[in-house]
Amino acid sequence: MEFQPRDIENKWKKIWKTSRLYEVSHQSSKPKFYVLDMFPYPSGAGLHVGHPLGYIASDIYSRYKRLKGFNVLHPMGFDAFGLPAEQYAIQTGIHPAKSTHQNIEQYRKQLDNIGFSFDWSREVRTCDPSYYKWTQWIFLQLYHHYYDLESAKAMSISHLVSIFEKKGSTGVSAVHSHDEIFTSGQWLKMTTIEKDEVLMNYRLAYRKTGYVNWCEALGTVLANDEVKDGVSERGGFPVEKKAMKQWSLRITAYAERLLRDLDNLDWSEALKTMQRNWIGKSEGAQLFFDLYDHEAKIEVFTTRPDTIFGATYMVLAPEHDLVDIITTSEQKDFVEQYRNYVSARSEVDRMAEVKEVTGVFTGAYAIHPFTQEKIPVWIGEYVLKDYGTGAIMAVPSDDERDMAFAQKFGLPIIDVIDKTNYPGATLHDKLGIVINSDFLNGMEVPDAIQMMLVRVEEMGIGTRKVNYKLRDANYSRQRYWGEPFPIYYDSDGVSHALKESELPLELPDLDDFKPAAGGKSPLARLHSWVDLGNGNTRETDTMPGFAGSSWYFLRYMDAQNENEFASQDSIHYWKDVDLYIGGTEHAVGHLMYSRFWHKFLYDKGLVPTTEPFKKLVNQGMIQGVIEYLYMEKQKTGGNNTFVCFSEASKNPERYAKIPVFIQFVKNYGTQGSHLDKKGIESFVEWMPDYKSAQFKSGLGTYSIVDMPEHFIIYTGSEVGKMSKRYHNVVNPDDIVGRYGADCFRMYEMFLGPIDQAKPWDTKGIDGVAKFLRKFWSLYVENGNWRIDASPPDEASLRILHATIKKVTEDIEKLSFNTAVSAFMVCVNELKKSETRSKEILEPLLVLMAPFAPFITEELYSQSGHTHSVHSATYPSWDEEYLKKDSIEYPVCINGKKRDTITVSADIDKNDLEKIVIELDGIKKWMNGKNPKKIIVVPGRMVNIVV
RNA sequence: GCCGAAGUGGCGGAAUUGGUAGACGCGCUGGACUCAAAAUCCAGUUCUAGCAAUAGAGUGGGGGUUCGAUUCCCCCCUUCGGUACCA
Repeated sequence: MEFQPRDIENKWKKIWKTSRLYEVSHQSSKPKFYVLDMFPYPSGAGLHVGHPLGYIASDIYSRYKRLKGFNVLHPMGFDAFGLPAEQYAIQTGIHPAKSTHQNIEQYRKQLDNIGFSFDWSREVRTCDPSYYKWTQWIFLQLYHHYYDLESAKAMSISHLVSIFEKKGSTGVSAVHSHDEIFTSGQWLKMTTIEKDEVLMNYRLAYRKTGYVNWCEALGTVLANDEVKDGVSERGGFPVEKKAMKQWSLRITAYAERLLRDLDNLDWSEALKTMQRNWIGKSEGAQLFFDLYDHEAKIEVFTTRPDTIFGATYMVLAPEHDLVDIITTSEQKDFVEQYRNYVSARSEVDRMAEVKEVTGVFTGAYAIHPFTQEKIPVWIGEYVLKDYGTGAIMAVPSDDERDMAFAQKFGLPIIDVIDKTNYPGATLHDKLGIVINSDFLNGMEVPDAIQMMLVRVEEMGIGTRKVNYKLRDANYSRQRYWGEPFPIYYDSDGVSHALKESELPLELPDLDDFKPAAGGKSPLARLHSWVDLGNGNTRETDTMPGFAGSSWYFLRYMDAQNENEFASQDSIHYWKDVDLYIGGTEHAVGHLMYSRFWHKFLYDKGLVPTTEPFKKLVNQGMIQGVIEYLYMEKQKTGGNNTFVCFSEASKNPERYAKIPVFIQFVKNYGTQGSHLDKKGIESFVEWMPDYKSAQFKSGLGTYSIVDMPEHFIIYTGSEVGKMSKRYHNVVNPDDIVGRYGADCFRMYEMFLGPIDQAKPWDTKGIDGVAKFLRKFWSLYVENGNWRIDASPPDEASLRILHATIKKVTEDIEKLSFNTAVSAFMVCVNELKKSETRSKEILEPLLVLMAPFAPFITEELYSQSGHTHSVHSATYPSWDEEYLKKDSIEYPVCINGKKRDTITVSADIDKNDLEKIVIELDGIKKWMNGKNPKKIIVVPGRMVNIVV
C-alpha cells in the first residue's frame, strides 16, 4: 500500500479505456459543455513540457464540469497536413503519410501518459480522406456562393446567375473584386469562358491573378501571416512578390461581421484588439481626380478629405494599372527603370529601408477638383498596390511620409491644419483648425471632414467609403502534402467543381515530393492523375494549412459521420465551443479563418451560432532556461578560449555565446550557475570540437588535461524558448516516469497563471511530489488504511469547506495555481488532526480528482466505491463552517498597524471602537491625543484617525 | 513608430479588486532522527539597525487622490508579445 504512481497509472489507464469512461454522446438530457484545445501539429520532435500546459488546464476544467453534472465534449485530434512533413520527405524520401503517422503515434503515447480525459473515439486527423472530404465539401460550398450585401449573407451562385439573366450586373449588390457593368442581354451573349470570369469576380472561393508571397526555397506561395519580417515563418527563407494565378477566399466580405461580433465574445481584450487591428477598419472618402489630357481618372481613398486643399501631388503604386497609360514618353525610361528596381527588391530590403524615400515622376498631371490646378502624378514604393485603391492624394503638410517625399523631390507644401490649439497632438490626430482651404477655413477638423464628405458627394467626385486592411486569404499552395482541390478545368480553362458524390478527391501517392517546373505543385508531374481526358485537367495546387483547422471543432461533434460533416442533431446539441484554450500564435490566422467559415456555415443554416468560440483563453509559453558558455571570437586559428560570464559581460561583442546542455550546469538558472570540472569534462565529451579548448577563470587558464579539481567556470543564464538548439528541452515522459502524471499535472498548474509565460524549473517539482505523498499518507499510513467512520472535528470541517470554496471558485476563474496552493494548505491542516474521518476525506478526493485523476481514483476505489471518482458528485461547501468565533483585528493609527486585538466575531461596532482606544499599546501611540474618526472594516481591520 | 501585456524577496508566484504585502512551493540556515546518506519531521528566512523587545524602509522610478494605495489618476523607465510605409 505504498504510493507507487506508476502502478496506479497503468492500472487505471487500462480500466478507463475498457470501461470507455470518457466517451460521450449527444443523446443526453444533461446540459452540454464543450471544452476544446487547439489541436497540435505532430512534429517529429515530439512533445516537450510546454505543450501539455493548455491541455492540462482544459482537462481539469472538463473533469470539473463533468463532476458538476455536465455532458462534456472534450476531444483531441491532429492538424496533420503541413510543410514540415513535406520538407522532411524531400530530404529523406520518407512519405509524409508515413512520418505523420509515426509522429501521431508518438504524440498519442505522450498524451496518454499524462492522463487526459479525451474522448478518443472522436479523434480527427486533417490528412484523413474521411475528414478532408468535408474540407473539400466546404470549399465547394464557398465556390458555389457569393456574398449578397442587401441580405448581408452568403447566397448561391445560381441565384446570382438568375439575377444576371434578368437584370444584368446592376440587379445585384454583392461583394466583388472589381467593377464590371453589363446588361442582361450582354450576359446572355457571353461565352462560357467570359461567364466563368465574371462569376469568379463574385464567388467566395475564387481564382485570380495576384501578387503573392512567393518563397523560392520552399517552392510555394505563403499567406501574409506565414511571412514574418519579410522571410518565411518556417525556415526563415526570403520571400518575393510574384504574379500567379491563385485560389483565394473572400474573407473581406465578412470583414464587418468579423469586427462587429468580436464585441460579444468572452476573449481577452488584447486578443480582440489584435483582431480589430488586423481587420483595420477605416472610414473616409473615395475620391476621383481628373487627369490632364486623359480620359481616365485616378481613384484615391483618404480618411482626411478635409486636407484636400493641401494636396499638392499624387502618388500611384508602381504596379498601378494607370502607370502604363499616363506615363509621358520623356519619363518612360525613368518609370521603367524604377519599376524594375522595385520588383527586384525583396521584401526584406523593403523592410530594412523603410525610411528611404524613393519615387519617380510619371510626367502626367491631375486636376485638383477644387482649385483646378495641375498637380503632378508620381509613382512611389510607399504606396501599396493592394491597400485602398493603390493611389493617394499626397498632403505633405499633414502626413509624415508625404512630407518626406515632398522634401526629397522638392514638391510644394501647403499648410492646411493649424494645430496651435492642440499642443500635444501629433500629425495622426484628427485635431486642429483648417486654414488655407477656401470654404473650410476656420472649421475644426472633425466638422470639416463631415462638410467635405457632403460636398464631395454633391459634386459627384466621390463617396463615403469604408476601407479594411484585411485582405482576401490566399488559398493555393504549390505543395504535395495538403488537401487537393475538388476542381478541374476544361480545354477552355473554365473551372468546374466535382460533384459531391465524387468526394473525397483523394491525394494520390507520390514518391518524389520536389516541386514541379514553373512553380507548380508536385502533383502536376503526375500526368495520369491530372489528365482527365477530353482536355479536362485537374487543379494541381493543394489547400493551405488553415483549411483543415478552420472547421475541425465541428467534426468532433460527430466525427464518424460519412454522410455529412456532422449531423444537424449533434450540431444542435453541442452548438459551439464553450471554452477554447490555445496559444496566442494563432490570434489572427486560425481564429480569423475559423470565424469566417463558421459565419458562412451559419448563413447556409448549417450551424446555429454566429461565432464558434464563446470563451477563449491563451495559455502562456513555458520557457526554458538557456545556459551559455562564452568563447573568445577568434581572429586567426589557434585554440578556443572560454571565459566566465562576468568577464564576457564586460565586452559582450568579443565573445560568442555557446549554449550548453542544461544538465552539465550546476545551479542553472541562478546567478551562480557554473560548470565544475566534471561538467566541463562532460561538455567537451559532448562537443569534441572543444576538446583542446582553454578555460579561463580567476584561478587561471587551463585545458581539460591540466585542470585542477576545484576549477569552475561561470555560465550566463537566460530565459527563452525551449528548443533543441538551446539544449534545454525537457520531455514530459521523463517527468511523468520519475514523479508520476498526477505530480506532473499539478506542478505544471502550480508554476503560475496559465496565461503567463514562465520558465520551467524541474527543481521545484519536489514540493508537489512531497505534497502528494503527504496527501496519500492521510489515507494510508504505514501500510494501513486509516480512514474511518469517526465524526469529523471542527478544525477539519472548517478547512475542508474553506478548500472546497476556494478551489471551486479558482477553477471557475481558471486560476489553477492558487487552487493547487489551497490543496497544499488543506493537507497540511488535516495532517494536524488525529481523526481521519470519511466525511472529510472522501469529498476531498472528489474535489482533487480533476487535478490528480490517478491517485484520487485509486484511493476512492480502496475506500470501497465501485464507481469511478470521475463520475462522483462534486462536493459543495457550507458557509456555516466558515464562520469564525473570534476575529483578530489589526489596529492601525493613520493606516499604520500598531497593535492587534482578538474579539468575538459578532462584536458590536461601538463596543469594538471603545475597546480599541483603551488598548495599552494604542494609548501609547496616541500620546494623549483624541481620535478624530475610527474606521472599522468588518472582519478586516480597525483604523484610528488622529 | 503604433497597439497590447507585465514589472512584488535569492527564485516561481499570492494578496477576497482600496484594508495586516510576501499565501503556497523551491532554495537557503539551524536542529531532530541516522555510523552515514536519502527520506521524513521541527524552527527560521523581504531589507537595514539591534543580543532582544522593537524601530525604520519596502511592491520598477517620480508625483497625486485617500484615514489607508501592489491596487485608482498623471509623468517617466525597463522587459516581453503583436504589427508595420494602411493613406
